[in-house]
Amino acid sequence: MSDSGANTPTVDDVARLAGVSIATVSRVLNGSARVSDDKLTRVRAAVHELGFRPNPAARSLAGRHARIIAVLAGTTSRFEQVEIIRGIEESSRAAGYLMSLTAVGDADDDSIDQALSLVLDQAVAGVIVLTSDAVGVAALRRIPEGILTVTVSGMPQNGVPHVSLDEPAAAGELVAYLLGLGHTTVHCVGVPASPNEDERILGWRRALRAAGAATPEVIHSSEEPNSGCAIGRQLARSPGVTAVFCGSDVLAMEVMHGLAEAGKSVPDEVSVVGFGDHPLAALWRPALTTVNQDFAGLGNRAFLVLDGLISGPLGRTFASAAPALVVRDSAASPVDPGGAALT
Amino acid sequence: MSDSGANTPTVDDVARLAGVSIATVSRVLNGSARVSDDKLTRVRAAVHELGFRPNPAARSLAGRHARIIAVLAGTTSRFEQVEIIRGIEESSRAAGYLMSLTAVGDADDDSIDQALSLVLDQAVAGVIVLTSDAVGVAALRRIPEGILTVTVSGMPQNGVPHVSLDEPAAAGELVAYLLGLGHTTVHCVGVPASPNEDERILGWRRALRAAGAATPEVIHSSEEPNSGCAIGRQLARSPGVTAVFCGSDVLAMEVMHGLAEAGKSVPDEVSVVGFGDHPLAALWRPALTTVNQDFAGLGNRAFLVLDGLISGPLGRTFASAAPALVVRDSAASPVDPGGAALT
DNA sequence: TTGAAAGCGCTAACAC
DNA sequence: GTGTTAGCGCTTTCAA
Repeated sequence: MSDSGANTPTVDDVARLAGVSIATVSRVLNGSARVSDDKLTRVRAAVHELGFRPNPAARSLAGRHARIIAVLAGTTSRFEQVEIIRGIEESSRAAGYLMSLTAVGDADDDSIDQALSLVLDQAVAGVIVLTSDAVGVAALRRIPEGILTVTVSGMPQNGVPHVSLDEPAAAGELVAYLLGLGHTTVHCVGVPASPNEDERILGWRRALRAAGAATPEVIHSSEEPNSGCAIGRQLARSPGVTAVFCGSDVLAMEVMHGLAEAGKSVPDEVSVVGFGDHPLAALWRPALTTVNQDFAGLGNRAFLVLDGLISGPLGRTFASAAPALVVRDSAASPVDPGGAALT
Repeated sequence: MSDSGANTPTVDDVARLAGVSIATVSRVLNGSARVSDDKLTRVRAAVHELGFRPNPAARSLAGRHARIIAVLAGTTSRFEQVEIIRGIEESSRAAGYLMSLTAVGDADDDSIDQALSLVLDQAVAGVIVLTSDAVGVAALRRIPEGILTVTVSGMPQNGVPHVSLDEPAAAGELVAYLLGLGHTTVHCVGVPASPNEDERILGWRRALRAAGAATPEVIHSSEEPNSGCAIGRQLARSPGVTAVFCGSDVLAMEVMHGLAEAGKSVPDEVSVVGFGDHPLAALWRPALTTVNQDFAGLGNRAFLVLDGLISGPLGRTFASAAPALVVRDSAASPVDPGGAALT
C-alpha cells in the first residue's frame, strides 16, 4: 500500500513531496488556474525530482480528449501516400497530436474491421482516411457514426469532409501541353486505384474534349509491380500513339521501359508524361516531364481540417497550391508523317 | 444524470439492458470467467444493440496495458525506412497493437523532446527507434529509463535490444562480385546517415581488405536531394575509378546520372552497384546491380522483439534472411588499359 | 456463477 | 489561492 517509490509516481506523490494538495498539482500541470509562485516552484521541483508524467489514461478518463489521430490507408508505401502521411504527421506533431498509422490489408470486411477495431479501441480524437485507393474507400464506409473523420486524396465521399489537390487541373495542364506540342490526341494509362474514374483521368478527358480531340480508351494498369511495362510494349505496337499521359510518375517509368523494350524511343517516337513529380523523375533518362503536386502539403491540410473538426464545427477549407508543370525531356513534338520532327 | 441514450453507451447501460451486473458484462467482454450461457447471450445482444465499445481510457486506467507501440525515426520517407515501418505496422496490427509514427525533426534536444513527449504522454507499451540516421540515434539517448525500447537498422547502441540485417555481409558480396569481375579495387560512396562508419561501409572495407585490395577514401554524400550527381561527376574525372559501391540504390542512380553527365558510360567505363534493391532499380537504364534486403521483414522482427520485451523478459532473437545479390546490368568487367573489355 | 464495492490516477466543480 | 470531494468507465477482488 505504501508508495515507497518503486513504482511510477502519481499526483499524490508529487503533492506530498511538494506539500500541497493534488488539486494544486493538477493546476500547475494544466496551467488552468492561478497558483502562488511559491507552490508553483515547489510543485515543479517535485515533478522534476520524481520524473513525474501524468497518466494519460487517467487524464482522458477525467475528461480531456485524446491526443491521438489515426490515419487509415490501403497502401502506405507508394510515393504519394508516403508524402501525404509525412505531411499529416508533421502537422499533427506540431499541434501536439500523436499520429497512428494503420494499413488496411484488404478490401474485405474482416481486414477492414480488424484494422478499424485497433483504432477504435484507442480513444482517438479523429481519423484521416486515405481514399486514393479502393481499400481506403471501403474502409471509410465501415467507420461508425460519431467518429470524427476526414478523407484525403481521391474522390470526395458523400458528406465526409475531404481535402484534395486539384488533380483534374493538373492533368489538364499536362494534356494541354502535349496538345500544344502538336499531338492530335493523348493516350491515357491509369493507376489501378479507383473503382470508378479517378480525378486524373477526369482531367485528361476534359482537357481532350475542351480541345476537341479524340478520347482514346483508357488503359488501366494493375496492382502488379511492373504492370506498366507490358502496357508500354502494347502501346509500342499500336500505331497512332504519339503521346501518353500516365497516372503516376512510376507508372510512366514503367511504360517508358516497356516502350524501350519494344524499340520505341522516347520522346522521339512517343512522348510520355507522368504525374506527381517523383524524386527520381529528374534523374530518369529521358528526364520525365510531369506535374508537381504538393502531397505533403495536402497531408498538412488534411490534419488542419480534422483539427478544426475536433476543436469545433468551424468547417475551414484550405486553398491548395496550384499544380506546377515540370517540363523536362520525355515529351516532344510528334514526328510528322514524312518522318522529320516538327520542331 | 439519466443516461437517456444520447451519449455513448457505458457498461452500465449494457448491464441494465441485459439485466445483469456490470461485473458480468466485464466478464463477457474479457472472457475472463465463466458466465452462464443465458446471460452471455443477453449481454452480447445488448452490446450489439447499443453498439457498445469499451472506453479505452477507462480500460487502461483499470489495469490493462496500453496497446500502442510507438516508432520514432529521423527520416520516414526514404525507401528503406518506409519498408521497415510498413513491416512494423504489419506485425503490430497482427498482434493487436496500434502503431504510432513520429518523425524527429532535428537532432537538437528541443525537437527530440517535443517528439518524445508526444509519445510519452500516451501510455505506449514500447517504442521502436530507427537508428539508421544520426537523428534517430540522438533521439534514442533521450528516452527515459523504464520505457521498453528496441532499435532497428544501423549500428547497435549500447545495451538496447537491436535488430538489423547483415549489412556488412551484403556489402561484402557486392564487393566480392565486383572484384571477381576483374576490378582491382572498388570505390565507395556512403549515405550521409552515420556520424561514424556505417555497416555498409564496414562490409565494403572488410571485403576489400580480405581480398588484399586497396581501400580508397570513402566519399560521403550529403542530405541534399541529388548530392550523388556531383559525386558522379567528380568520380568521372578521377582516373582509375572503374567500380563504385554506393550506400543505397537511389544514391547509385544519382551517381550514375552524374557519371553520364560527364560522359562516362556505365557499365562499359565504370561499374556501379547499389544497395537495397529499390523497386525502380530493375527499370533503371542500365538496370542496377544491387543486393536485396528484406527491410519489411526487418520491421516485422523489430516488432516481434519488442513484443517479447512487453510480454516478458524472454530475449528472443530472430534470424535474418540472407542477403541476395541481384545481378543486373550496371556492373561489368573493367576495360583493360589497352582499351578492350576483358569480357 | 454472480453481484457489490473498491479502486486505477486524474480533472473539475465546489467550498473556503 | 487552495483544499476537499465527487466522479470519469472500467476491471477485479471478495463474498455470497
